[in-house]
Amino acid sequence: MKHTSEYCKQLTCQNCSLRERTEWANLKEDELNLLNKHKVAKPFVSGDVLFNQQDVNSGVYCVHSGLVGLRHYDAGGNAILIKTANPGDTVGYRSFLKKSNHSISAEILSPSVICVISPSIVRQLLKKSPDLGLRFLEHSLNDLDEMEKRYIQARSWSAKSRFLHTLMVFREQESAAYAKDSMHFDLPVTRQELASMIGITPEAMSRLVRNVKDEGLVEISGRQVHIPDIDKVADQLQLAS
Amino acid sequence: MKHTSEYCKQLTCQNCSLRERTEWANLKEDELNLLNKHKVAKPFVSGDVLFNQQDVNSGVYCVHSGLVGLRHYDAGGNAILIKTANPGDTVGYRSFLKKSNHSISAEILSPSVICVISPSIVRQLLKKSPDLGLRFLEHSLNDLDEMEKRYIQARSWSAKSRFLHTLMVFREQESAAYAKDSMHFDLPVTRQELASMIGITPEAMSRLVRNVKDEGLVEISGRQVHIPDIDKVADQLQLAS
DNA sequence: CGTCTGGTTGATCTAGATCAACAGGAGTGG
DNA sequence: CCACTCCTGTTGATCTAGATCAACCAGACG
Repeated sequence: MKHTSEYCKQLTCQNCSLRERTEWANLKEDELNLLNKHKVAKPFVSGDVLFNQQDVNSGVYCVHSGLVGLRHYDAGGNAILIKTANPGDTVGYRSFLKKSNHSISAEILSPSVICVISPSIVRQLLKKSPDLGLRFLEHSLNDLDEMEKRYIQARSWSAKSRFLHTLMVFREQESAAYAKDSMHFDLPVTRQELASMIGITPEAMSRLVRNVKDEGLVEISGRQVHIPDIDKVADQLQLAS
Repeated sequence: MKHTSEYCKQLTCQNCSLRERTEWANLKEDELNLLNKHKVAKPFVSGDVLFNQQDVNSGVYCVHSGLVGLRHYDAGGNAILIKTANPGDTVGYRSFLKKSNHSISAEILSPSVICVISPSIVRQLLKKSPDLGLRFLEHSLNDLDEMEKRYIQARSWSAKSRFLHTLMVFREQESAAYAKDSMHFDLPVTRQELASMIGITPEAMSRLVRNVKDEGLVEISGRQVHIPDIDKVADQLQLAS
């Protein structure tokens, strides 16, 4: 059974199938052993919090399975979901490197197994492995590119385009993870969360879902998504960009 | 006279007053000499283009004086001004490090002197100086923080709040550069550009300026800005965040 | 002198927010 | 088993910030 403490204990970095995609890909054997020895793999359930906005950094978190949401709260308590982190993603590295407080919260969105790595271990590894530093640089540059893209889309795309685009991203992630028929996949988040991601209200999300169904673009029932005509969707996004 | 080729020729990295704030702050003497020998300081006028979106990287650009706008064009030709680069800022480093094409264009917004540094020199310096790599990492993390902030503001602040906030940022930059009376300063860009920065149309900008004047928050005539009551402005921004 | 660019003003339109009511599970407790 | 309450989602009515379209103005500049 996944998501139990017992299952977590037997996980090792050495034969972690996701390692290739993480910052830890090029660690040498002894470095990998150090990482494995001190990482703590833990099961989490939806609603758990890895860290809160403005907390001091307490390590980096490597997502092994499940889904993590990075959320920002403003002074009025309104939240927006900035992005999600999938298996293979490392979160919390920014405030670790900047030695600053977290600018956003990390919350578990679906049952997950996360490896927690303490700051001191990452520091040790950074001293040993020059490649690790480069990996973090790369990660930061990629995140910056993505953030810029999201900023541009938030400003110049319609809610519908942002919605369809987000669905396409989910589709890629889901099919990469489970190699399913890519015209059918499940939403990894509730519609409310999805609404918060693309920056509209749940009510607007509801109407949007109805509209795209009427237009024959996307059919959604419950969490299941079906794309009857992928080209039609691609066309829509073409116009937007 | 500033902004002439002659003026540019006598500029040296060694006694550049801005160096402290740049990535090149901690270079050793021989590294600094290498940089100085190969940097090319050039005058630019408004409308000049340092690089275009999707161009391959051709070096990094260190702003010595003036103002550079980083702009994104979508498929329909609509542009949005993503941010501005001020004296001491380095632009074009992202695509250099990622060895990818530029995701945005860099255009001169006011007469500027820019030092152009070829990729091969930066590569050499990166090999010699481990600190330089760290500086770039830091820069990338800061840009990421800023981009995230702008994204959040674009999504959850009103146009008025974004406008006031941008004015406050300009105020800081202007008074830092010229140590003027901080309640009076000049807009570094046209109102159209400002509108493009905060994500509204020029018409909306015009009305916004009138509104804040009526409310006694900010007075603008031509390029001159006057803040009669800074606390009032701060209060407005307090509510927004 | 006409033409361009930057800015202003007014009239109208619209995407999406807001407010309010309601419906269908999924627990939970008696 | 029913009653109760969450929680997610749906629908309708209304409101509003800001876009869009169109006309116009003032200064710069060949």
